[in-house]
Amino acid sequence: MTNLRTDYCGELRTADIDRTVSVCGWVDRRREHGEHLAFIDLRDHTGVIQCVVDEKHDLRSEYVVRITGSVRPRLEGTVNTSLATGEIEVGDCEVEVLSVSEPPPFPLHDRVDVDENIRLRYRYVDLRRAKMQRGLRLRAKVNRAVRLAMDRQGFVEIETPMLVASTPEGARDFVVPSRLNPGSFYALPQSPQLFKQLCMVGGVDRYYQIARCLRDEDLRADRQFEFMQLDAEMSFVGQDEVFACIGEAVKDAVEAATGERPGPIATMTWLDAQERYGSDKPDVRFGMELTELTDAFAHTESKVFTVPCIKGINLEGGADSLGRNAIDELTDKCKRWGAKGLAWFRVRAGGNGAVALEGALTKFMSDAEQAAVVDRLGCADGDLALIIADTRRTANHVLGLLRLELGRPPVNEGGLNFLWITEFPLFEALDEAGSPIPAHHPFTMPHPDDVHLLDEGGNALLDVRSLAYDLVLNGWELGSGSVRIHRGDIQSRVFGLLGIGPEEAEAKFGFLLDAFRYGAPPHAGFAVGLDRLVALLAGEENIREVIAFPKTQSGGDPLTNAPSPIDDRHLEELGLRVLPPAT
RNA sequence: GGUCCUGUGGUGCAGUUUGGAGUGCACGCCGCCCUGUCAAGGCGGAGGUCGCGGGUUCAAAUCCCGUCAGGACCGCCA
Repeated sequence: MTNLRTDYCGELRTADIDRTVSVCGWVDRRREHGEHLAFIDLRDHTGVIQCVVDEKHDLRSEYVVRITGSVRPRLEGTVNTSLATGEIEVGDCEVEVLSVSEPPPFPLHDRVDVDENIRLRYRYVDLRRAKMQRGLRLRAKVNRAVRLAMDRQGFVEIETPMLVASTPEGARDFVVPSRLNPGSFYALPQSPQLFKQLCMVGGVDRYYQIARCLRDEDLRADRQFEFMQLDAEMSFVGQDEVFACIGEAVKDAVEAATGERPGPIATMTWLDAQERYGSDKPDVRFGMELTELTDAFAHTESKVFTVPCIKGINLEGGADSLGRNAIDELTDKCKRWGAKGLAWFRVRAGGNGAVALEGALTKFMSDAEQAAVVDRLGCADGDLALIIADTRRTANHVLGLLRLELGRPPVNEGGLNFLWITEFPLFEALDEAGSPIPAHHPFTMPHPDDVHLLDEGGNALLDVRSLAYDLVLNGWELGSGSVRIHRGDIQSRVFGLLGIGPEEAEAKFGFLLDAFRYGAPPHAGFAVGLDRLVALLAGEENIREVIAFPKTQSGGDPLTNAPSPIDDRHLEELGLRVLPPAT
């Protein structure tokens, strides 16, 4: 078949006037004026062009047609300035219906939000919408920019397997039964982590891949079972070189998407982020930083404030914008988030030009304590002071969530605020037995300044920093990485602390430890979540909007009906039997 | 594992608080009219398991319990 098309709908301009063109696409909208005049907006991925049909026809929404006619200027006074093709139209049209269509299951314009279930069930229709087309093409642009940047910086693209061994640590694995080895299973990779480290041992020097990663954990607006990462690893470098190379790729991607190149990416330590923003992925597009009040309540008479940590935030104008019901709801949320309660005070101008706190708890607070709250939070007349008194961890966590709840701008406002978060703790907590739980993976290099703390054990371990780092964009965790342990002695020590003996280490990670016995270069790496990056660049708060065929929050696909049962013969071949549902 | 929101012709909503006939709005769809519209316009029409199941009641879209689906979040995501 020869090409049916001479031009794309959205690309015709006044320069094409007098040309005879053939355009192909979907009938977007019809404006009928009887048998002798109809305006057909024909749509393809580039946009729409008005075609004037002056003979009898039977065109309906979403019919696929080829229209051949001549480009001509629109009559005076009928130019549509809100359309790129609005100065012209295709006239003397010959219409060829290539495919008919039932009426679409939902409107294809962007003026209404259609139910997610219906959009996904008819995703092929949904994808025709201009917004979705933009998302897909933006994603392709980002992928391309990233590939070019990594290639330019000497990274080698290497594919790693999708059928891998299950490892007990980390997220829940998706698992694939082995037909040839009944009772044994492959796992789908949570990330190419171990393979990329093996590449370093293998002398690759600089590896990258746009890798599909799979984790069987609950879905969120920014999380799907399957997601794409720019995955990279480098030999003979430390954190700074990783930041430079990944930063270059990310900036290239942003520039390709927006036309503007971001400036240098600032760095903040994990501890700083926790204390100032109550999060390891601070959204620095707005202020409302967490303020320390603990010492101001050192001599408190109140039980509420007799706690290890007191911190607060100030909501400007909150005394007037939030009613009692809204504040009660906030209190409930704080409790659900793990706090014992929320101490709140309306700030009102007093008689002497100063401001004073109003709230149920003021009668248990000294003048000095109240003054400290006003002073440190920077409260002004009409503000609302919100204070959490709890453990330091809980106070930071809950205030961090409260801050986002009350102050976070819409996703497409405030520009792109990248941030490297460094010096993540090596251990997250101690388990019942007093053994530390790793915060990252067990191959993360401890911070050289804190190695001495490893000998102390106990709670001192929680102060051990690591050479692990994250990239954050507007409050989203865009990616993470670390400098890896490449020396057997340090690795044994960390395994020892984690309660992993030599035998267990051998069983779980033997192949990697084996590899490290044969000359492992110092290496470090990173992985950037591309779905999230593209979503933020598209101004979307849900990554489904930039994924062609995503799953719903419960992990289903309304289009294909996955997941679905398989028949008994299939199960038998795999050596599997399905248990009855638990009661 | 948990919390919250939503579910009403094809689509988006109102109606649910305070029970009283499937009532309404916009878009779409079907038919007719219409030669310059562009979210075309006019007239007429069709289209409903009020997600599903149970309960309370003389009576349930509305109240109660359960369940399913979609969404947001906490936990989880080394």
